[in-house]
Amino acid sequence: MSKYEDQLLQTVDMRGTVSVQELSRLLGVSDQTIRRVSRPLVERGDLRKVHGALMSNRPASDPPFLARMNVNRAAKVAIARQVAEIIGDGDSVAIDTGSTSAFVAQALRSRRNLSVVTNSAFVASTLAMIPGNNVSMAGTQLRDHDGAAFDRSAFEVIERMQVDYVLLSASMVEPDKGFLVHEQCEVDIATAMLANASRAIMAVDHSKFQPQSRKPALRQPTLKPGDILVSDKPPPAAFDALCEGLDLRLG
Amino acid sequence: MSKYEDQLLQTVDMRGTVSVQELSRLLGVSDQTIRRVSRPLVERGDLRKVHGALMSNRPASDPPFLARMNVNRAAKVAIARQVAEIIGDGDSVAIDTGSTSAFVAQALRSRRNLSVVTNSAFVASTLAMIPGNNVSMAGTQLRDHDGAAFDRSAFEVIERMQVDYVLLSASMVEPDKGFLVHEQCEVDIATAMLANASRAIMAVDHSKFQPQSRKPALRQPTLKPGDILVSDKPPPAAFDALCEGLDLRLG
DNA sequence: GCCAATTTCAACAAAAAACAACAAATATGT
DNA sequence: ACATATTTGTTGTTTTTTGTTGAAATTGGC
Repeated sequence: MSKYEDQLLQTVDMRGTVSVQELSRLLGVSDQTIRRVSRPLVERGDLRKVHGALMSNRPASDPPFLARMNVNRAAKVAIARQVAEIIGDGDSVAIDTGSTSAFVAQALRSRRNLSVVTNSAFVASTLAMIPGNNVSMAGTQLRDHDGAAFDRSAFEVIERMQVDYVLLSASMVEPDKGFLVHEQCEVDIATAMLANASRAIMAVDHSKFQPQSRKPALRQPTLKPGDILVSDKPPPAAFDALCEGLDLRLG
Repeated sequence: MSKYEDQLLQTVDMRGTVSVQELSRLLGVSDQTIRRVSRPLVERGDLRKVHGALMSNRPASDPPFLARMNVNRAAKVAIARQVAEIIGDGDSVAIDTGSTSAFVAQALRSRRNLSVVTNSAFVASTLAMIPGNNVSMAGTQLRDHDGAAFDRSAFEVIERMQVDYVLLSASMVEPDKGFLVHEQCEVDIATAMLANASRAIMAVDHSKFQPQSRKPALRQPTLKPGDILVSDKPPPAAFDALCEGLDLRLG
């Protein structure tokens, strides 16, 4: 490990993009050395290299939530598009937290005059930008990796709402246990949302039907017949019983 | 991967449609280069190409707030960097709404263990992503173009806080009237924040010292001696009296 | 349908940057 | 102190990028 490594990384992360020439001037070494020192950093994925310059790979250090948005991105985009098909202009919708919900929020930017209630600051800020939308952020205290709220004020807002659709997600699905998440507070929010919504939309990509590395253990509230299940591929046959009565839509 | 890729994508996504000529002027390269750089983006599906221009492929349609983030971008980035210098790891800070605040939020992603109170959903979601931060979203009902809250619950949260710094902004500055904004509710929030903060940071880029097309008419609360004024260029001499006693920092 | 104005494309030349190999300088171990 | 490694700078060559030119294609109006 080179002695310039830290300073180089710091400079690039701070400024976003720095030319090799400027770096060599800044650190007082030759441009060749900059290239040599930066090579392992590029291979390790800490930086990306473009012609003539080095770019920070994390837009100021990579927040885990945004990182998670990149796993199974294609599937999530497809699902989000499908969900946006279901929801029409002027509808009211409650949206829970999670990376799939974030994609749905982006897809919903093409809808107009939505009424939205969500406990995710990311979803709220995405949809509040759209002129004509009416967005309520449920909750005050934000969880530190994904900007979701689960405090008492979140429940107060959700309990006062009445919406056409609620969008839910899950970390994993098991044939006998149903839709599972990691935290009890997520179940509580989902339950509260479900109680005041006409219809639920459960969005899970195909990877959720397989075992996960970190096994979630808490069950989302059970869906009613007629609720909608959106995925990118049909669920395996083992899940037939679970999906019984649900309206399955594929992206 | 070209070094222009990010900036090109960002510009097109913000504005929806941008002509090749304007892009070449904007990035300071030839139109041929724009075509060359955009080709892989078009093939990858990130952009659509029409004669003479590139279109964003995201169903986005540009929200005015994001569009506003592009006027005077360079100045705002410089100011944001300067503000991030002032605020240290572990500090507590209240942040108001506005496009300058959005840039500050992005710059503050390099700080750790911040305690943040804000009435802007965009700022909240940006900073809540950072592990270790403690972010409170003040308010529930979000304004529809910029995702800012001004309802009663926003004030309740702000009145309970006690922070090291409050970051304020303004739409225009006049030598005799001081820092002006368009809406009374923005003044109210600023006043409440200022009351519970040790020190204020007012961030205004140089364009705010000149007359604006839409003239704001409401005065932000007056700053104390020792409060900080951050800008990208020194204010014109006519503002000397106004800046008297303020700690001026230039980005 | 045809013409004029743009826009796009292809090929080339100049410039900038990356790379490889070697030599000098510094550091390290015995 | 000596020999050996490691790091750094320099040189020359190769690769990539960029702007320019002129030809082909597309658009819009008549």
